[in-house]
Amino acid sequence: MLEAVGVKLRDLVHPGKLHLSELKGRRVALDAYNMLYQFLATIRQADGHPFTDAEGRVTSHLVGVLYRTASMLERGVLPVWVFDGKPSDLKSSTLRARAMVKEKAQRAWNEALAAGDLETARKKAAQTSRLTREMVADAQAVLSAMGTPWVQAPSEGEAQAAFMAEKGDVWAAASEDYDTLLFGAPRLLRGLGSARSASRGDDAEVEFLEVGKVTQELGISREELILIGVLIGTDFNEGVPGIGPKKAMKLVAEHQGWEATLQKAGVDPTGLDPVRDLFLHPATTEDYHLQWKAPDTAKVLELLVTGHGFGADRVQKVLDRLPKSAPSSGVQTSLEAFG
DNA sequence: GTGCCGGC
DNA sequence: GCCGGCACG
Repeated sequence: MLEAVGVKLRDLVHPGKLHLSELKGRRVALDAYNMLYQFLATIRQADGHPFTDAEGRVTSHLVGVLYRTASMLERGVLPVWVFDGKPSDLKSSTLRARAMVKEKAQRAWNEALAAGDLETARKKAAQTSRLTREMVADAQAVLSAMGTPWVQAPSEGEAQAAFMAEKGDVWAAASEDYDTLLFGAPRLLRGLGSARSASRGDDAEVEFLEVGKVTQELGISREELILIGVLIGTDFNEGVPGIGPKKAMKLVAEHQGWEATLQKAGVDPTGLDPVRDLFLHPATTEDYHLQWKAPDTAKVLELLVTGHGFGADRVQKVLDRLPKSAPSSGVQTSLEAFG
């Protein structure tokens, strides 16, 4: 995707592939903000403007939520969307940097529009995506109406998704960010979105990473994987100038431990202890109930059609595709039977 | 993101 | 049938 955020582990890991059909009957925790930002970046008009309703409120993310949730349920996959809570203080400089990138992209978007360069306009517009509280609340309301559970993470959604996967409440976490592995997710799915062929009925493939295999292949522990992340840089620390994935791996492979490795890399280790602690012991909650219910058709139509001007027959068609066997809450012959 | 239409 | 490209909100 365009916005490469999180730790850059791509050059070190060798992801496997998984057919979507292999996810059938399995619960998957979706990094909601990660998905919503992807929708906002992708679901735009030619000039870069996102979809909006008659009141000018952005709806692109709702299009994504509707179709993504429906297509997963239709395939027998049980999605649970995990939303970010309050970001860690350690993330503030990353967030500031992202805000600046957005402002710069906004200016470039305006310039490209003025110049009539639609291709650049759309590209730059994709980088300006913002999520408001109202947009998040809208997405959550649609999910609830669809009978699909969502979880409010205390802080990082990825950390919460990783926790749920570790506990076995879900089979895997889905995010484009490798940070999810540092947070201890045993299984990570990437590229859930880039499966265009999926919509043509194919059994598309997604990237599949197991933290156990990653560490085994690299011959390191999970803490050493975190150390690699810290050396390269994560959303929670800057990283060491001049050290990329290769050099970080080389340093860590000497197995000298956290302090000695960081010292050798020329940084003060003590300042980075909070980053390690964040990855090893992130804020999580057990306050969630995973239950997949039959969609409340009238509610979905009210939210999207009445509330946001979606085409009624379009939404109805999506609803018609959803598994109908899903009963109301508490009944055991539910979609629970799939998972 | 995904459906759908119309061209081959 | 398959595939590119537009439409959707």
